[in-house]
Amino acid sequence: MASSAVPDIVIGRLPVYLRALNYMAEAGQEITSSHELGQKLGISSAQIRKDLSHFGEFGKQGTGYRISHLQEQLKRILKVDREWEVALVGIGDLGHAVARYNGFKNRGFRISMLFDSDPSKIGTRIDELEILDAVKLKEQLRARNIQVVMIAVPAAHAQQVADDCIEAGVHAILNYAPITLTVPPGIKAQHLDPVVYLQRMSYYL
Amino acid sequence: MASSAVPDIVIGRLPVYLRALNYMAEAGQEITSSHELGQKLGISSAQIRKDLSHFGEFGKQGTGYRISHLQEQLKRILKVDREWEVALVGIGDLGHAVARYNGFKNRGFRISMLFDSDPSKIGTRIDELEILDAVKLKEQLRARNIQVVMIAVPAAHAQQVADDCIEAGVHAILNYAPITLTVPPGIKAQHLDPVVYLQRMSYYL
DNA sequence: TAGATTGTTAATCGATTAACAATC
DNA sequence: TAGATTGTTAATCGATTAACAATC
Repeated sequence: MASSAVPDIVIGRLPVYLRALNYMAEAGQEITSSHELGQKLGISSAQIRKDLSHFGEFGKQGTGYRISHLQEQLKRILKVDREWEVALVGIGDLGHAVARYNGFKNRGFRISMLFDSDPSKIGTRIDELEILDAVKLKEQLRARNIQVVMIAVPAAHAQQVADDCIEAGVHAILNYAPITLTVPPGIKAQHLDPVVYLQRMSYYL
Repeated sequence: MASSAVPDIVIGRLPVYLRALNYMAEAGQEITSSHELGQKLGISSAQIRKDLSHFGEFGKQGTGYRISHLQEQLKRILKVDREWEVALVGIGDLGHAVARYNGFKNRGFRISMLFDSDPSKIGTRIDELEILDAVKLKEQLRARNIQVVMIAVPAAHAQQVADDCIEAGVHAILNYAPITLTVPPGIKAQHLDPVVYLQRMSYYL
């Protein structure tokens, strides 16, 4: 019984549904249907209804879904009806851009700690947030009870950083380094190597 | 017969295999097995062998795979045994970091054009590469016969940029903007919204 | 009411895994 | 040879889709 009742692949689609609902809501739209949502996302309406049915009944026959209600429900299901404090390790060009990225706002996450090992960076600030010494990573993560970390260090150091984070109680790691992290059961890791995504497309060129 | 003989999901794993092989090769390793590779990636050895079997026989019974040979074959299959010229549209913080990212090297891609619409950026350079006026996007892409584009503009503009790129002959789009792009059949798009990946993990927290 | 859309079932489709003969 | 690992088959497992009763 290590596996959850709801398939991973279903969970993986929920954030995409939520994002699309956010745009509809911003545009002032109040109601949508599985058919409309599916068209926008390139997914069948049956799949959307099936996915949602794992969690309850959120729509109304003949009408569809009230967008604000479905947003709330998806946020609750995904546990982003709160704000998770996120630590970012590695403040190179990419880490810097991630630290300044304002796309986390209102989507469940807030970068609240920055770490680097470069003495010329330690103590400086990005938008008021101080860059801390990576030597103190473990104790600081523990002290703040951080559960979510983003890693933007060079590939050669990413596994060690991940290991330290996990030791400090982190349960979710978003890894920008181009290497597959090995993590123990119960710990989640996601990988964001742009070249992997490019190569998935070049096959078809 | 719109679907290819090899499932998308298989193609999607090949870049991950290739990346792992690259690291093994860098470390001086010459031979690996489906079992070893599977352990490193958290994938069953049977799946790796099955995936590779779509394309030929690359191993030797009793021994495993010669890493250099498998690298070459995967590069050929993924069409990254060459260097694709990539245009990057949107040079904000994130685009700037992507432009300076050196992880594309030797993996099949090279950023060769930069575009932005901000007059204060147009004409300036990032590592020798000039930022061009986004107004000329379509004609410039056509002139250089660009097939691959990365989009790092605000979400509100991403679909329009994608439409323009496709009109100019682009077939593969890597989208950093937090919005699902709608693209016609035959055009590939991949999405890199970090929040989607964070939300896929927060469900399990 | 008539039309539309949900939630759900059952059937189809496709992917993963276990097992093993082949063979290095 | 003995041990190891591939490539492949068949079975299992899981995901997607089509269809429709329920109902707004």
